[in-house]
Amino acid sequence: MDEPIEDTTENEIEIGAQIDDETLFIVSQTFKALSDPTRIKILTLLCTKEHSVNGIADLLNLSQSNVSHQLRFLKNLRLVKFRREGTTLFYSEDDHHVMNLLRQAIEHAKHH
Amino acid sequence: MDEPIEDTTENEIEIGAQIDDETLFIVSQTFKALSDPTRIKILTLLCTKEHSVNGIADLLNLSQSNVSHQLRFLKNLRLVKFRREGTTLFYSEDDHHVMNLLRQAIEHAKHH
DNA sequence: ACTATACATGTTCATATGTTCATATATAAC
DNA sequence: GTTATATATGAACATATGAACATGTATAGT
Repeated sequence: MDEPIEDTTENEIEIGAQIDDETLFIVSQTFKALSDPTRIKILTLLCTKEHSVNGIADLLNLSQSNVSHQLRFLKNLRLVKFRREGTTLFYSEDDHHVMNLLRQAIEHAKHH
Repeated sequence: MDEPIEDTTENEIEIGAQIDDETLFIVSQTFKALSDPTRIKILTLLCTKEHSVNGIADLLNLSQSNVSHQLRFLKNLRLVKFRREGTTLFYSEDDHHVMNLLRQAIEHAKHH
């Protein structure tokens, strides 16, 4: 049986142990990466397979500079990685968990 | 140099198959709501139970105005709701799915 | 060496955002 | 009505952000 615990005093202790600053920063940065339409489009592309910078730019009708800037942003957060082939860099996803968050959000948004 | 011919039809159909503009907007707005440390703290509080505006402000050491603004933001996105009791408004979560995204992100961030 | 290609980087600028301050509104009690 | 409490709202401000533009760097081929 469940014992209804009525802890008025311990509540404040639990609330005080909300979320540490470092975790808060990581979470906010992660969601910030996913909060921009351009980055969402890029990540959605990389979700399927790897793409070059110009490949992404062409598919999404974006400037090469814009794509490069966004990819640097995503790379700093370790959300994407790249491999080199000649002068071409192929970017791909590097954080399966964050990609899952994105997929969930998209699926949820579609059915509404 | 010449612009590549704007024969959009084929390319954009494939791109359109990626994600439609309305879904893209909803997803980006949702993640934007979760990208601010203050809103994350507020939502984490509401994740447990309902709280009044001043209650949130006191617990998080924020101004009443700041909390009210952020709650309006979250309410516009239907992420929170409120009930009235006299002059006090008790806010609580209103989108279990988005709350799950937040919980997942926090758990993932903690273990790193 | 030079040229072309693919990408990165720095700067600028307009807009978006988060917070504070002052003020307005709403409800309850008197 | 007045007063007190709780919250909402609008304006102003500084900072953050995304995109465009120009330029720099790296690799490959000649």
